[in-house]
Amino acid sequence: MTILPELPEVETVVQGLKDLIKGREIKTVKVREEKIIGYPEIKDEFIHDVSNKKIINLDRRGKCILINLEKKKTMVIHLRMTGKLLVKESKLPYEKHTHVIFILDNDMDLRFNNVRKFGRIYLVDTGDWKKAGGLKNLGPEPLTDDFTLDCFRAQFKNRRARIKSLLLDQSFIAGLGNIYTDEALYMACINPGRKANTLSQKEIERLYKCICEVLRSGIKYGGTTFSDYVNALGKEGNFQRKLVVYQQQGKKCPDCGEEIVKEKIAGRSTHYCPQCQK
DNA sequence: CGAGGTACCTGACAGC
DNA sequence: TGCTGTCAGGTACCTC
Repeated sequence: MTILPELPEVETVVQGLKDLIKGREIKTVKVREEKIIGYPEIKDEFIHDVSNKKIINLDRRGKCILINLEKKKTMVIHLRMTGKLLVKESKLPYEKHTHVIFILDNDMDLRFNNVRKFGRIYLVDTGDWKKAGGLKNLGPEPLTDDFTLDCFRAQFKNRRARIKSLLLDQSFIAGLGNIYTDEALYMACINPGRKANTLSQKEIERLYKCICEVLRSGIKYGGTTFSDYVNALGKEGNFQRKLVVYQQQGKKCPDCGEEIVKEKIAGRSTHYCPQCQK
């Protein structure tokens, strides 16, 4: 079972974890793969600073998971590709790709699993996001009151890149990845190869609404899960059943019947309907 | 600013 | 069967 953690997936993870670990204390930490720790650079410092601290709350910013600890410390976790946070009984054996283990005060672990080792964990003073890769230079947060149409419009100033490329840029807007970018552009009937400065005010407004809608829908369905196994165990999202273009190449567009195509745009695999998306 | 490239990393899958 | 090559993804970093 694989998840590609974009905003709705990370939101689902955070909400699920809240019930399981909020209020618990981290007794100690085992780091089996040092490169996962992005800050502090010295592993022992990380372990020391995280140990014996209570988990005050959990939050999300873009694709980052924020775990607020006592003494104004925050752990920032970016799952990147294939990253998972699992709560398991401490007595259970580690999985092959368990890289960091937070041992809690109730005989349970919070385990960071990551097949590709791309994920990172940072421990910083709360608010000091410069040291947390993935949090610095983060753009506006969709689904918040601050993310107004005017705010989104302002982001287009002096931007001439392809819209696909901009939506993936976390400093342009936080939280979108390849799945929700393709789905939002389809919903808004905008060709992913369009230059941002050719979008009309109406199209920007449509895109704004569609981004919000597709993200809300993603959260509602518990994110997108791709099963590698017929009988995958564990909690799965359901948004994959709602995908219209992402990895649907060769299928017919539900709107016009034209074939959904897949091609590289801005260096990324991109799925769209050539008929509907102008 | 934008585009294109590389690197990171592993597993799945296609083709021979 | 077993090898080799390609692809997937997010981000950082590089050059032009």
